[in-house]
Amino acid sequence: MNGQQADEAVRTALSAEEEGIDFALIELLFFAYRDFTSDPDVILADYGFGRAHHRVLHFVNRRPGLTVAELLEVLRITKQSLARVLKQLIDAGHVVQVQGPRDRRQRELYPTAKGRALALALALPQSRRIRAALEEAGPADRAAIERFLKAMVDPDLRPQIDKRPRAGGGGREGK
Amino acid sequence: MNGQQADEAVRTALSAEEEGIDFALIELLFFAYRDFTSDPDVILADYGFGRAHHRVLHFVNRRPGLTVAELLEVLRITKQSLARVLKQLIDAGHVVQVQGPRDRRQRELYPTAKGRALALALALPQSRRIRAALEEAGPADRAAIERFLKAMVDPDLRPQIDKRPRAGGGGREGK
DNA sequence: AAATTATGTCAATATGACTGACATAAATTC
DNA sequence: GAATTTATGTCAGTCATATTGACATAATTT
Repeated sequence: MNGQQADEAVRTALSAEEEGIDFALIELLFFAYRDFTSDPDVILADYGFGRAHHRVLHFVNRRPGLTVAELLEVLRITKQSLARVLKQLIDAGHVVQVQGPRDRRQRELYPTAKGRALALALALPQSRRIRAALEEAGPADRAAIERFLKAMVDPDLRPQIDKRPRAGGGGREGK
Repeated sequence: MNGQQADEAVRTALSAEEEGIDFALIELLFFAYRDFTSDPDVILADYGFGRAHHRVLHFVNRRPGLTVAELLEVLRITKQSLARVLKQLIDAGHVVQVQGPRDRRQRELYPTAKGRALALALALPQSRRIRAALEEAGPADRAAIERFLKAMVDPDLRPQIDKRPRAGGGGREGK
């Protein structure tokens, strides 16, 4: 219930080690991401979906035709974790699977029109938040922010960032 | 297995709506945070702790003396979710509870020396990643990044960001 | 004295993740 | 052509983190 004097010593000793730690940005990243991800939750609840569904749908929409293996790499989860979520998205008609044209073992994933609509609806509030946050920022500021976030990603995983759908290929609707 | 023509139309139609969506920053935030949070996981595993423990320990360390209610507000979780994690941190000797001096119903939370050491060890790789990401950034860039992240937080929750321990008060070691 | 507040706790449940094992079909290698 | 590897799917069990709802206690406020 006391020990004020002894602690002061401990606190001082630790402060030296804490010097180099960038607590400011560590916390800002936490707070920013906390609220950034809170936006779509309300919409997802209407569909009985969670954040896992959001992540899957987002990347299927953004990289139509990506394979299950690619999706697992991007999300950094196991296939067992993906299984239920992906099945629910397929059953609900938001995502379709197509046998790979080159390698018929592969399953290419495509959003349906319904899936695209939901992906868009989920991205909208997040995009609005970003736009508002950049209100006062100039082009140079935006570039700096992008560079920083890109540099925060593991170097060996950075190729994932820019991967986009092969040009010319649209989505696929049905079976 | 086909439907290439029809889809093209759908894709074009949606592209118009997608115009305004800032997918670039949405994905950068996802990738940056994914890898940012992956750093401490290895250390946590040694202690049998998870990310929830990390978050609690971080804020107890950074805001020594904060109450249970304040912690719940910051983490945006329910007290039932906090209960087990907090109990484990207390049992393991990383956090101590002290009856509030003004309001004796409150429980002020403080890190022990052990807790501070662990909080620091967890912050270190994250701080290193941030430093590396800012390698090429100037002071103006850093300021822009901080402004952006701050602006991403819900306006009504922004006061949480700057809340820091009352000056003069150190940690508390034991009973 | 009554109401409210801060915290703790019990019980049940949901979500999202994990490991390990095994099955199938298709591609690759020998 | 047979054997191996690869991509995917699936079953079973488990764990971590979160939820809601209900109730208990002690201390503060009204």
